[in-house]
Amino acid sequence: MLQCNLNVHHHSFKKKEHGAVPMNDPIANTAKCNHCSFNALCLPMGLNKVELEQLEHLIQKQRKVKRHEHLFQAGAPFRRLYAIKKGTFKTYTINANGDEQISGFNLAAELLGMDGVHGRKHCVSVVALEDSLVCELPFDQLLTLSAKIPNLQSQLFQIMSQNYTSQLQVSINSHAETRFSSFLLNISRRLQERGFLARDFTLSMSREEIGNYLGLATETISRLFNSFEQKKILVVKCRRIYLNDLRALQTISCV
Amino acid sequence: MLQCNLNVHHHSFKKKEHGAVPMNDPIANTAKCNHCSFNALCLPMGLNKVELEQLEHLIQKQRKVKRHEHLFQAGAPFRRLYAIKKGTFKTYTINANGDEQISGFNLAAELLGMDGVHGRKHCVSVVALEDSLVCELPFDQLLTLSAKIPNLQSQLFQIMSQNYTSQLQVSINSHAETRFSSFLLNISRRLQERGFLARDFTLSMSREEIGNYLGLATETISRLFNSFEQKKILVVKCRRIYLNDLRALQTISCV
DNA sequence: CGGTTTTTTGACAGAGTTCAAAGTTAGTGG
DNA sequence: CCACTAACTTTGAACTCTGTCAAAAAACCG
Repeated sequence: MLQCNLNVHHHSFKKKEHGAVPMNDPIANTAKCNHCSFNALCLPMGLNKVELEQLEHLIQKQRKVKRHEHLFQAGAPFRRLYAIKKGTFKTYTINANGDEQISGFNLAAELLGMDGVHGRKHCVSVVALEDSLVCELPFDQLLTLSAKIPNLQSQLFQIMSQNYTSQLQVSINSHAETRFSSFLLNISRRLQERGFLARDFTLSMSREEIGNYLGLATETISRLFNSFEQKKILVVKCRRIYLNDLRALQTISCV
Repeated sequence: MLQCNLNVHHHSFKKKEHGAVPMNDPIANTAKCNHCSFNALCLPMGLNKVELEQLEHLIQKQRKVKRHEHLFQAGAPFRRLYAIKKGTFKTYTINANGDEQISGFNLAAELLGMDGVHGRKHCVSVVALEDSLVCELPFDQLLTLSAKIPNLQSQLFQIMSQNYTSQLQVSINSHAETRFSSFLLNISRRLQERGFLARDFTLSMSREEIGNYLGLATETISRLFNSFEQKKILVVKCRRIYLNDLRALQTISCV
């Protein structure tokens, strides 16, 4: 019986670092940041208790987003940022031909909505790939607060910059194998940073979505999984992945 | 005799808007923002006189960057942002194979260096494609100041967000013609926003650099220029470009 | 003006796409 | 909880766009 929920592979935090709370369930029922196991990666990082309370006060509510439901769509007015508490999203745009172009996949502890800061309207659409949970952060209030809390301001800039750099730079020049292993390693690294297993995970996106994101045909993705499995680099059962040989992936990815 | 300096095609600002100063030479000799013809696009936008003086105080100096000279290299400590006053840059990284991957071209009035905010080290290299001029902005002081001036803080976020969205999203899925016309239109639009001519410009990057950026071979870029010229979409004489048919480019680019 | 770099052009090859169809998995309602 | 349908994934075969290699032509630079 295969487990298809990412959370299953989550490390329960065993050591306290950056205020991470040890717990079996990484998803707190409350909006309180100090009960959230991602607070070391999210906005609260580096904040003291008083500052944290101010930030928590600002989180109006959490919002559940069902699979295939949109968090927001391109063109919608921009008011808030969203911190992903649980789940996975994809960010995409629709071009003049009506074709979807996926520009990124978004994991827990990442911040969504920054695309709307410029122009006060969202320019991308974001949809949940599985049942998900986000914290809503009113942007204007966040700016006001961050002017008062240097650490928060700094952290906001950090995250914006990270968004810019941490997303996979799909090297448009590279071959299919290179792009594909970069993709796998990128997912693996980001999962690990969030306390999940680096080698053992379940993808929440389809072959078609991976292909769209990497600029390759669905069939090519399928063939790549197959080929990598034959080379003993990984084991794949549909969306369940086990990475055998991270070293090989690194070599192929040219990182 | 072909003029190869972008400035030749610059509109001298004739009407005052957003504080733009009418002048024949867009490049002021001083570091004062209110004499810079790009202040409507740059950090000063929306600031009042007092705030502007505080910002100017922070600009330690301007820096000349000769063609082929680096503004900064990947790995260098991050301390400042750079506002491009004159010239063009390219942003690139070097992968494990030693291959250059160009991730963007940067025009006047754009802000460089944001890549270093996260991690306090630059993760990309930036080199001048022509003799250029930048304003140096110490980042820590900029943050401190922006906590005091809401408009500046807001503008900083705007620009970071814009960096993220305004750069060409080279649709990795699309065909060579599509990528290429998107590239031309992107350059054209950004030049126009800066007061240059939209149809008539001189590229400061080589065919090889365009190809690298778009994920196409140098020869393909050459053939595309040729093919577009035969279709009367544009006129090209080496790096000098005249866009005849923006409509056709838009159609091909799928925007 | 002469050497170097960049751009163009042609011929050929191959990586990845497209199309078609079979095989699997997952979601829904009885 | 099972069955049925829809959605997703895999596989094979043919084709095509774009890359690679080579060499000539043009542009640039001191």
